[in-house]
Amino acid sequence: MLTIGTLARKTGTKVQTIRYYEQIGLLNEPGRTAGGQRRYAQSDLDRLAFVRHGRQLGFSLDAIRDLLGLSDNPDQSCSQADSIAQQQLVQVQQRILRLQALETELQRMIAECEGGQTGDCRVLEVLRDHSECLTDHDNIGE
Amino acid sequence: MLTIGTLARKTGTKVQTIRYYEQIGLLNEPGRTAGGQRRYAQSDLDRLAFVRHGRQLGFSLDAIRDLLGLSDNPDQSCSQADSIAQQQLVQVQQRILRLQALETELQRMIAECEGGQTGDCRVLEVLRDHSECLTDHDNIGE
DNA sequence: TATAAAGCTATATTCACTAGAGGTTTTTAT
DNA sequence: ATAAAAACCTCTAGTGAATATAGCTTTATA
Repeated sequence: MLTIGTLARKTGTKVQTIRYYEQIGLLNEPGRTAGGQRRYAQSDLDRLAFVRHGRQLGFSLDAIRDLLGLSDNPDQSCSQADSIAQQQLVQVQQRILRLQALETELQRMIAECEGGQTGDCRVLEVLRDHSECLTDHDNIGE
Repeated sequence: MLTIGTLARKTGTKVQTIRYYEQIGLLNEPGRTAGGQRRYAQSDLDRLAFVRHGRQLGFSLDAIRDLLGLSDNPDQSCSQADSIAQQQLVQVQQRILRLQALETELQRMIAECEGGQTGDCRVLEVLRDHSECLTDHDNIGE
């Protein structure tokens, strides 16, 4: 029987986070001691490890909830789990593209900044210059 | 004099978001009509555009608050703005690296999944397999 | 047996918005 | 001038995924 602290240590999770997962129904309510403290079995550790691994892969708690359900039903098709992972992959790839575009603009901004007065600061200038960005939203009739 | 809706349209911001920015002190309180509606000047539009552009570049509202302050003090050195942008760049680059590692693992996971029963599903197996991940946090004495 | 460490509940906070209820003002059309 | 529609107002609550705090109780160790 494992205490919540041991579970936390073994999975790299904060104690409060484990209680939070229980609260939102992601983990089963464990048994309690006479004094009311939680005591976990190995299966609880496995389940928490599954959740944490999913989080490390960027899955939302909702997606993890689905994956847990699939994992509990070994007779169902694998294709649902696959499709959840596919969606996650697409999202990750989109995020990478956006961040790379952002990286480029930040680099350009910083490269052009020569450490002078803020009056000439390229960083601030880029932020101030809305000549392009405003017209993205409204270029009709004004 | 611009209404809040016009400001929203011109900057691609939701009306509520503009009111939220005012509430947290990022935008100045604008003038009001006799009936109590907000009316903005061009300078308010410029400031909001600055904020939105900063958000597009991934700056936190706190960072933007600092940048706005620097922008208002043209006598200060540019180096502070530069350093905020540098920090942002580092963060973005770190996020890209993490996401790329994640992308690789997801791709491997999906590639090995052949759409069979969930009992053999590689996606679920990877999530279940904590042989590596547990030892990341606790490999001493248990 | 005393004390320290770990646990407990309950509530609030974070970030950056977003949504909704229920009402008022302004604009537009007739 | 008036009716209707569009836009505005405040206030409150919710999102995701935790994290933090206060004040208390239980368990483990010396």
